[in-house]
Amino acid sequence: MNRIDIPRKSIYRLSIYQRCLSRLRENDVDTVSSEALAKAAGVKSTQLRKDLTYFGQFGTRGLGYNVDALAKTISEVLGQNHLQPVILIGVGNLGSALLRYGGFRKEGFDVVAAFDIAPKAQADLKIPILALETMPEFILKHQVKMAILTVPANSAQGVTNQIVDAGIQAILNFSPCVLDVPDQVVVNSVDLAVELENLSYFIR
Amino acid sequence: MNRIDIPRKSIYRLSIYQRCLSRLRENDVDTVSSEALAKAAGVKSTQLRKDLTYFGQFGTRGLGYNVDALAKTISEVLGQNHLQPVILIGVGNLGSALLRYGGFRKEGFDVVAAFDIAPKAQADLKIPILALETMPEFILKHQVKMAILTVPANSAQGVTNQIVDAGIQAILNFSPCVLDVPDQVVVNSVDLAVELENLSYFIR
DNA sequence: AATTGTGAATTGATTCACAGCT
DNA sequence: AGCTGTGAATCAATTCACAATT
Repeated sequence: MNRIDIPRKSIYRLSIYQRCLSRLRENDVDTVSSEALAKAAGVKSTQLRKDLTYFGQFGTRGLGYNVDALAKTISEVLGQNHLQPVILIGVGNLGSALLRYGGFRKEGFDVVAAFDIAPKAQADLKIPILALETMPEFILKHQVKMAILTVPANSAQGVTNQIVDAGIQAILNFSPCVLDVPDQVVVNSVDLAVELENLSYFIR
Repeated sequence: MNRIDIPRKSIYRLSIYQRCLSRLRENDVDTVSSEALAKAAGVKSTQLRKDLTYFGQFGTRGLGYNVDALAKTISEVLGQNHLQPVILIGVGNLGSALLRYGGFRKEGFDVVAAFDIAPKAQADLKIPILALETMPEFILKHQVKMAILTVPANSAQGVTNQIVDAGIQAILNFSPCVLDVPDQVVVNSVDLAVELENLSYFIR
């Protein structure tokens, strides 16, 4: 099974399984069946098992999965066995909110710096807010590969081109637009307005 | 074609097309081909056309789509022809960030109130922050059908049960957990950590 | 000539059904 | 006996190919 053939959705679900596993660990559960874990993750047990087989065999027939071992394996597969540096670009409302959010570190991501066209220090933030011009050098120097993009739609593509040139390989995009990137760069877009719009279709 | 048979992804893409159309309108473009619109939305033209046929025929062969007319049709399909009231629950870092964000109103959503277990007025916010106990009454009184959930994972299910009981039909969930809701309630989850984790798989 | 709309073909994802271990 | 792992079957989404229309 080639890395490239693995459905993106399966990889996505691995993160969800991971979260369920950490909750099990907190509760000192050491073994879990595909049935139970799948239920916690909101999927079918066959799907969970199929997802896992893309990466190997981790269970014991008749028994289930070892919680610790499976969590460790998934974190290796997802490449998050070490703290990953991330930068954030665009310190507007949403950007500064995310800086304050802090939920990333727990999951192995370290927001090391933020950039803005008009940087102004925010006393309550521990993260330095730097001028956009210094960004390429920073990326290079700190070997940053991931970026969170929270700039207005009209500057999103321009900034994207810059960060891709500087060596960014993965972008979490909150700007409400479609980004054009080279094949080797991966983008996950979260469009808050689109999520709400989509919901409004379903209410009657 | 039954409303229920329409792929959720098609409905989701409608919102994206909508955004591209408004940009075209701003630029006074009045006709667009499926090819051009699809490109702007980051999809194939056949997919765009297929998506639209779930709802009817809106184009002119040989010519393309009328930008205004298509935008109007999509907004009707999505049920966003009038301002939709929305409440936000959980005014922590992420919650207050979203309140400040303001990008929702432009898309036809009006965040009318926020609720928290320990409400404290935030001077810079125009939206009232109310006690959680007053929520059911508020939902009923203002006929609110949509909620944005930004509470910690451990209280998410409890709050969900409350708002569903009170009449909420659609939830945009930012809490990192799987919500259990009745069939007629629809949930869109945005898990920021999962999005980042997922990206980290792709960088090597 | 250009472009939509759509059945048919294809590709992809999920679920079934059960063989294989412990 | 219980539960995983997986090929086969099913179901769903996307793309193709082209007829229909302006």
